[in-house]
Amino acid sequence: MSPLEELRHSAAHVLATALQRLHPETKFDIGPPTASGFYYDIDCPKRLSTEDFAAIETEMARVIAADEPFERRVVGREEARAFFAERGQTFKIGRLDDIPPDEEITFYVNGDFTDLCAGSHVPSTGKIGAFKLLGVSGSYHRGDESQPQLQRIYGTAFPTAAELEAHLAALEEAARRDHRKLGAQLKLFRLDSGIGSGLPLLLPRGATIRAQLETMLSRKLEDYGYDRLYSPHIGAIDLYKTSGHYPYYAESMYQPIRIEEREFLLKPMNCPMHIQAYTAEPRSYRDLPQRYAEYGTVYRMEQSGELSGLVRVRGFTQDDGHVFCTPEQLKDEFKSCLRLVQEVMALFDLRTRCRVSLRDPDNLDKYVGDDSLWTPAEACIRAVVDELGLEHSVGLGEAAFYGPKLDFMALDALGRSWQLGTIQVDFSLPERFALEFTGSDNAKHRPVMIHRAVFGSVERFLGLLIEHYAGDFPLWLAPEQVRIVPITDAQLPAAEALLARCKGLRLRAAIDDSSDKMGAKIRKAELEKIPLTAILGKREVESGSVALRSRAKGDEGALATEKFLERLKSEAALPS
RNA sequence: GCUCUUGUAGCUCAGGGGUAGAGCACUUCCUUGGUAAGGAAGAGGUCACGGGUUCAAAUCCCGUCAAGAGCUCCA
Repeated sequence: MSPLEELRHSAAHVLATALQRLHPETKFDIGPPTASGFYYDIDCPKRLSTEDFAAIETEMARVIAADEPFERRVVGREEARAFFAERGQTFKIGRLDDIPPDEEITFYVNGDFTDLCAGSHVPSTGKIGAFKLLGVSGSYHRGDESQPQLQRIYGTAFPTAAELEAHLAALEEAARRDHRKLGAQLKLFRLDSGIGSGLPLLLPRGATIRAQLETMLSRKLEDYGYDRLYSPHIGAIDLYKTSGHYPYYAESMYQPIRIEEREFLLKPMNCPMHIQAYTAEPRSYRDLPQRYAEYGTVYRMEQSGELSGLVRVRGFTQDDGHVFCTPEQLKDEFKSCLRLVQEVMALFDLRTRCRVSLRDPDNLDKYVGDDSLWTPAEACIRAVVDELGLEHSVGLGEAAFYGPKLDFMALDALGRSWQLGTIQVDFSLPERFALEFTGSDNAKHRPVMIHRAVFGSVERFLGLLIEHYAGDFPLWLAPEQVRIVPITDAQLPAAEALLARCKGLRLRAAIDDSSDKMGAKIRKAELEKIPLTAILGKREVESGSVALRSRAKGDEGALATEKFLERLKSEAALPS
């Protein structure tokens, strides 16, 4: 354990010590350090809330002031069991039983609190420094929904008060980047309860950004040899029975819709539709690979408690694509998908982490297809990852129900990890839909499918981009690129002329013709995070220039109008 | 879905058993100014929704809906 982890783990023990004193009936589960603090899971008859924190923190401060040493004690298994049985600490007995027979069992004791704990700890409670309780929530014992729900108290601790202050300030700063906050402030999108939970409405400014993203990606897809498709939002239920969605994921889908005696599903995924496109004509090996792409909106019945801003919603648009190829082409096609994802992420300077997502070996009934379909799929992903030396983690149980995948993860402002792009190798659905192509031997063969998305969900990607840029979008994405500010009404005609020039170059510009003073107009443009402000006063109009102000650099001084437009045109171009 | 918290004007929030408040934004008028807030007037609310307690509920209680944190889930 690192020194900071030791400190936080020790703080968790101090929290437990305080709770034991204030609420002696408390049953303790576990209290580990985390990436940014610590928590302790407890079962306490009193429902704790943040209002109780002051009392708990006061008691914790007492424990720290007493500078109680942490004493490590090796105990026998039966002795430990008797100790906890006597005190009704049933969770601790369960945890004791988890310890392998050949392993040493240790207690850590400080003052009147004794915990089953492998350590390690700071020498004494006085070494903890600064701490703060941050929140309380429910959590399932052993992370299992069928187990009792405990109360989890979160806190953090640092060696010094200054470090704690800095951490709390960083949390506040992160909250300022929160896409839900910025989304409302900058009028990008709205989650309207009148529409329904998890069904985001992109307002004009957010829609502009999305349109730019899609236009940029569409050009790339052309370069990468994709054909575009548009598929409907609902499809016959049988399609999803064949694909396996209906039996395997019925609970995650909206209820079927009955139309003239036939049942339809709001589509949870686009792949069955793309498969129908593949089967629309007989295929030869000469046609492959066949690459389809679509911005396809899907609907999934997420649990209400899981919804969050744009990053977890019930209706969202995948920049979905499916490659149908021969087994021989698979590896190259996979690499091509990977290159596409990396190329696009680089445009945003977005750092993603890779995860190889495999089946959960303990729950194989969650997946369609047998080993003969999964083994070559996994082999392909591993081969590419190894060959390119791609840094990655492995996620057991994170595979799609039809195949393993390579996922690209990014963190949001609150430090939570979200999946963006994904590349999935699928031998299962071609089997279930009996897909075929005719080989050079004139015999029928089965193609392989790659499911892939670059953004993953356009909405989620937008949400993470808002946080990534803290609302300060680069020029090509900014909903409004130039704010034209005439100093007096006398410059209005010149402002109109400049606006017309901008529109002629397909730049997104607007005039602030309010009766505010220039300072107020500038302030408004700054708060709206408009990248460029073109100020027009008497001097500029007479000399055919604009006074340029950028959000990045502030006042940049006067610039000939022609130069300004030239610069704008090149900086605002879609990246490629 | 579960535990806890929250819901008052477009936004940020104050108030709190006796009938609705501030700042910003908005509208109109005045002001025509040189790099982050000029002035005045006005309009705007079923205090999320539905029940209950009470002479009286925005305020207390219950339920529903929605949002937030975490857990669980995530094709």
